[in-house]
Amino acid sequence: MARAERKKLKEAPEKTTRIQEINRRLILDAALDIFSTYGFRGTTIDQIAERAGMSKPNLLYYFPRKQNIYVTLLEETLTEWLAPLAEIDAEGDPIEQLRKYITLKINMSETHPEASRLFANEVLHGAPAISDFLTKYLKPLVDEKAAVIRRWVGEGKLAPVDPYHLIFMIWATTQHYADFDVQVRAIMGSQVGRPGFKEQTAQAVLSIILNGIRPRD
Amino acid sequence: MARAERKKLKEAPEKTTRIQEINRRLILDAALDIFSTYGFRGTTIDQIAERAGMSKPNLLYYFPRKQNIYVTLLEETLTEWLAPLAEIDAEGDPIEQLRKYITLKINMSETHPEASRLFANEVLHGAPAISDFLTKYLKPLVDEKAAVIRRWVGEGKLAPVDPYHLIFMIWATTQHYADFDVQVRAIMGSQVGRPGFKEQTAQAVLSIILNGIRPRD
DNA sequence: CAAAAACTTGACTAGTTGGTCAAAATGCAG
DNA sequence: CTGCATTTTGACCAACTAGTCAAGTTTTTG
Repeated sequence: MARAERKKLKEAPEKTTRIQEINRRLILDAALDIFSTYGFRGTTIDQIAERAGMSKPNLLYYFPRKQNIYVTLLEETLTEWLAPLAEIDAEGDPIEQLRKYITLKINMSETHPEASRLFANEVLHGAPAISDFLTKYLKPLVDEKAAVIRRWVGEGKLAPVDPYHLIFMIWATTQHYADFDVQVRAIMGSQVGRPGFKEQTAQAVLSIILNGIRPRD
Repeated sequence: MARAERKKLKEAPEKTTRIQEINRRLILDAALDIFSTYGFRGTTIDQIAERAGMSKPNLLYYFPRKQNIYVTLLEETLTEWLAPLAEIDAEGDPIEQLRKYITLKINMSETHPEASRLFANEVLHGAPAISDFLTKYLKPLVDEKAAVIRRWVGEGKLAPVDPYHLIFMIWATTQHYADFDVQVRAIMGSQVGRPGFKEQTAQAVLSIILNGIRPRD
């Protein structure tokens, strides 16, 4: 994403000042925290403004509608969130590629749980703000990678498995640790915070899925 | 859960009339639809009242607070939702027991997606209304079944696998089809509605997980 | 069938919240 | 330093929403 740094263009409507850049960032960071915790309806502009350290009218000077903040946040998050899938290399070793993908997803769940929750909440409520994204961007990408996996199965490099369901399973499992964090903590208690927990999780998930799809016979 | 059907007890405060029974049911059914779609904050009492076919004051006659409806609904749903886990038989064949469990969960996701979404939404937002349930009821049950699975692993009937992560994986994967239904539809399109879809899903999920935990060597 | 109990609702209130506006404060180019 | 553009905010408003209330209607019961 290029940032335009025009100077003398009188007619250019989208010049971005230093203060704008700082404040938009403050707002979006605050909004991610609040939206991911309380959802769209459960979040008030005042909450975001307070967390961002500015008055509500000032916040509305940068984002005229609450919806604008929310959509901007989702767009900013989604591309990044999907990046690991795009990186799956059709020419690489299947098991190795999927191991890398799952590992990346588990890391993201641990380092950016708010992003995962923001997205989960949106989809859970019917994805009103991103249904276009799902059909126009996500679907083609998944179709492409599903074709790769299907080819791998055809070549006997993976056990026969439906590629779409495999992808869903990886998403579901990895994001579970971010989205259902409270539940995971309620059950596993203090283990969750401990240093090796992420590695232990990755190990368990990788072990089941990779053994589940390793070619047999 | 026993329903008390007292007749002559003057001091009994909890007698339930015919009309009460009907209307509470109407309200809870309507509320499940609305809450599971819009979340707690996103739902208005008027919406529920309209869907239930009664006036708002009348609804509030049965449930004095919005929160009451929500909590009642969660309690009613949760026990039923967890039932399949309780049914795992420590003396049965491990693979067979887990196959049955996964199949039951996929069926529930398909027949009661609203219940799954209601629960998912609650946990996603930090489970404010059911944190007690999680620690006092869910955790002991999971601990018990995890011990069973661990024993199975010890006896060589399952590949070495962390029982908690296995349970999380089953939950995540099966509930994904209810909670992320919009996304699944966006990607798989018209297939989702088709007759054999549930069976195909069950087949794919079972294949990966069961092969992932089948004893090796 | 008459009185009591249970049920129902229109009209209302108080609190919240998304968004406006005009005026003040600040930043910045020449 | 000056004047214009950008930024900031207190005060405000209209819409919405959880919950109340008193007065009516229906159901149950003796």
